[in-house]
Amino acid sequence: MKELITLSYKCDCKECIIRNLFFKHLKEEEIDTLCKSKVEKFLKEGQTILKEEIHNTYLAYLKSGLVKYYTEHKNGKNHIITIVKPYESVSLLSIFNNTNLSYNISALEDSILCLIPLKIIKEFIFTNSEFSFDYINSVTTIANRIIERFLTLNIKNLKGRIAFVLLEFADEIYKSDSFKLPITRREIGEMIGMTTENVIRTLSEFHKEKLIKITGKEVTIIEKEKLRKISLFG
Amino acid sequence: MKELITLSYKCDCKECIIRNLFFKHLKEEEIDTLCKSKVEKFLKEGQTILKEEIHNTYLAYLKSGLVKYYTEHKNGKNHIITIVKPYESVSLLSIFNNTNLSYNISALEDSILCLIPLKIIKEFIFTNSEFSFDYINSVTTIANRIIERFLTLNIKNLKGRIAFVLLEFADEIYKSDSFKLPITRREIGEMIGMTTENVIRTLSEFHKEKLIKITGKEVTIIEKEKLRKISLFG
DNA sequence: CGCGGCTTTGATGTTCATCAAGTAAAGTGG
DNA sequence: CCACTTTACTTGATGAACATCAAAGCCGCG
Repeated sequence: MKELITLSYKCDCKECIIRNLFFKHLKEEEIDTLCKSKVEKFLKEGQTILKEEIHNTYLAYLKSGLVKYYTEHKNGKNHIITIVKPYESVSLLSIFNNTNLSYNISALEDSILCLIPLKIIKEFIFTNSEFSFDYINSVTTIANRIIERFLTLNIKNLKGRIAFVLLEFADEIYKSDSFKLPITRREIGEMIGMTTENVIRTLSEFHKEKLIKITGKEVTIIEKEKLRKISLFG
Repeated sequence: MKELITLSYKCDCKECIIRNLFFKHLKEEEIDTLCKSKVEKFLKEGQTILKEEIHNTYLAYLKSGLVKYYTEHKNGKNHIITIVKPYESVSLLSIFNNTNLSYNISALEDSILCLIPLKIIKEFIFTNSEFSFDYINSVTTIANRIIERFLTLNIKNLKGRIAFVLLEFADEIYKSDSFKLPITRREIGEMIGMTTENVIRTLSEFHKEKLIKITGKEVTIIEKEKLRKISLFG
């Protein structure tokens, strides 16, 4: 019995990692190395990891749940950079270099983070060129997406921003036009640079105009095409 | 005589590249390869290269001069992402992956771009792991800087933004508190998300308050510490 | 039950974009 | 080199968009 369990043991990274972009070219033995050195960290909803705790030590990776990746400013105003879904990296950008801003991670649902020692990543970069290439592609893609998002948001008015973020939730995070908001109204504001009050006002307007149905955190998008137009031209 | 010239020929990349971050670990023969396959492109002040012209073919690199890296929106509004100094990369972020936004390059002074075929870069990534590592560091550093800049600007008011951009010119581009603006007032607006009129108004205010001296494009920063405070808290 | 955080609505004020109109500077063609 | 056109710069007036302030209801939690 005991032996059976031992025999049936296999590294779960093999399954997990397949789904990922930049680990696809790791060899069997490399995945074993990865698997042995990785640390899984369970985060309860609401729990936060300050950047310093993992910075310069681990590459953080979301295995399950949902987390936000955000900065804190001295004046108490936060800015949510992105909401991270499973199988996405949380700390790609700041790896291997210091930055002044602290990017923190906070769980929006119970989540499991996979922490991979940077030492191992660095090793792979030096020994597996296909990995390096995949890694570079991932980094540039993520960076581009974040920058594009900033540029896009910057030219939108409040209605456009709310429409934009609703479509983000529907199309990118939940793949459904009905979903439960994982964040507060204030946090929506922190995602798109507007005040809590105006987030609420705009959501209410959309509700009254029957573009969406929103009660508490439950959202249903009704007039998706109109919303898309508002997002695009607003 | 002729032979002498031939003998004294050496690849100028060897000198040029030393100064650079992510080419420092290329071997002699790799630099030769690089040198032979690179293309230099002269850009006259005001001349523009549309993204499509180099996208997916070259890594662009500024050898001398000054260029802006910007996006065009349908509504005619542009957004300057960054001003690029010599020995900085112009197209790092979009390399190896497609993006919808078109990032164009336009010369603010007569400039020389060094275009390196992506094929070569890719080759180096696959054959020189130290290069890969340096490259990853560069990409993440650049991405971080751009993102930090967006976050920083977003929470500033108009005065804070103008102060910020003036300090950028002084400290990062010209390394001097006296300089000639390489761009128009409209373009300053495109760098920090404000209208031409308000750029002018704010610059005039700073002039009246004797924080700076500005006549035409000539700028001298007088009260640097005050400007810093405005940038920080504005 | 009461406290704190979230949500909501209305009233008020500020910041900033827009509009207008004129001057200066720079490029263009005869 | 001068008239002509265009682009850049400047200032003031107006209005819209948005933040801020205030007050109250709601909900979950110790």
